[in-house]
Amino acid sequence: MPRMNLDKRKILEAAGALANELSVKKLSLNALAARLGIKPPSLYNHVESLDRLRRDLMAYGWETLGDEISDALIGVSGDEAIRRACNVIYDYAARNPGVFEAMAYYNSDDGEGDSPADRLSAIVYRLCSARDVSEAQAVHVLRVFRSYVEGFALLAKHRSFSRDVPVRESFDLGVEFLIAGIHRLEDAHRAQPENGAGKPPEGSGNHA
Amino acid sequence: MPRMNLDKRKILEAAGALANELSVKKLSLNALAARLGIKPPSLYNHVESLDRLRRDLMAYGWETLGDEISDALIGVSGDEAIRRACNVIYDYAARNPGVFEAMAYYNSDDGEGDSPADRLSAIVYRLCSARDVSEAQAVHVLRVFRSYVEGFALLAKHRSFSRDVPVRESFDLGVEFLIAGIHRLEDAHRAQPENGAGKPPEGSGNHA
DNA sequence: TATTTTAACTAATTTAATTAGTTTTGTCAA
DNA sequence: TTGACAAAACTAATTAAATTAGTTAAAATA
Repeated sequence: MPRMNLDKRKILEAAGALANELSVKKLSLNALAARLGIKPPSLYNHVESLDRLRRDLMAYGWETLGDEISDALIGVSGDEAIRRACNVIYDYAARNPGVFEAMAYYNSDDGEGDSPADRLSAIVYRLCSARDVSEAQAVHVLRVFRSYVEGFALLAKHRSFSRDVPVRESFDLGVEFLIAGIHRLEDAHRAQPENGAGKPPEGSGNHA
Repeated sequence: MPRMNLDKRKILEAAGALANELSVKKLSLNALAARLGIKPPSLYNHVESLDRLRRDLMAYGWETLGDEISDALIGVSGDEAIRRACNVIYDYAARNPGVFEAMAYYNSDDGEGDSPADRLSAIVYRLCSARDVSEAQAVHVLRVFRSYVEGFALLAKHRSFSRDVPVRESFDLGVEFLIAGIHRLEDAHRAQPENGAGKPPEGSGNHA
């Protein structure tokens, strides 16, 4: 009966730790309550449901990750900024597998407020606007990067990659591929600034 | 009590349909049994557990997708083959959201037999070996493509992308980015055939 | 201090997976 | 053809976890 002085923060941290140790799937109210030193039903004073807790965990993860990215980008620009942002995400995912899983699984389906990854979007847009990439294409670029980085992190987490070949090299290579892609966009944009997103700028042996 | 003449095939198809309608998370033995016209416990004559069923569904998905890719690649080569393979995966994911989710979530953790995506790997290796990409780098390339395509499909499924900007254009752009990346590898390989996977071929405004 | 709200508790309910034990149905060899 | 056996269905019971109901103690505030 003594009060535990819990707040959203402590609960999400405990939930995150549990998710990292056990995986989101196995994150249960029982386990969480035990870790917090209360009985399961007491959790309902703080949390609406297990599903909602997982969702909150996702939002919490995006916030934390957003902070880390912001920090890492202070005073950095250009390609190097992109590399760093990608690396921070990758490291975060490696460090917080459970939380990251929540971030990838749950997304703003039932769209309550803003998208949880909005903050990340803002960062990427800022990076793009400092370059020769049109507003319209920045949207595409953001999607492409998110897909790659999140996809890679998930596959790595699930051990989908054979352990012999170093995983980090693969990740870096992909980032370089995508950065090169941006450069191609910029070149095309400088040549004829009216472009959509569509097909490649010709002359690369396409339609082979 | 009449026998339903079920086999693995029918059960996985029903499970897949349910997963697509409800999501893997909500795929339950109750629902599956109801759909098959039997009582839940009877399922245990065919299936070891719910978790195992989901895993089998994953394997089934990879097989099906593998077939579709093989079909799509008959008589096609080069960049166009890569484009088609990516598109087939993307379409498959759009058509079978639940099964695809299973394919992405569950991976060969507890490594029973071969990796479920091995078939896909074989296809990509064949594509690479027909090009100027070294065996070693083919591994990286495979990982990069898988990450991007699976990541994109997952994010799209989770409606993580704003609906205004056409999603397909983003996907295609990313594919072109990656194809361009392969071309860069090939160029580098032709220039100095001893390369690892690491950093970019210089002269692109790095370390800015 | 009195009142109200918050956060804990116990007890009960619900839902779903799973197990135990039984019966039916089909197959196959004597 | 028939009788035994295996496979596949069933009912009934168990277990585990989320959730709800109703109660009480602690803290905050008027």
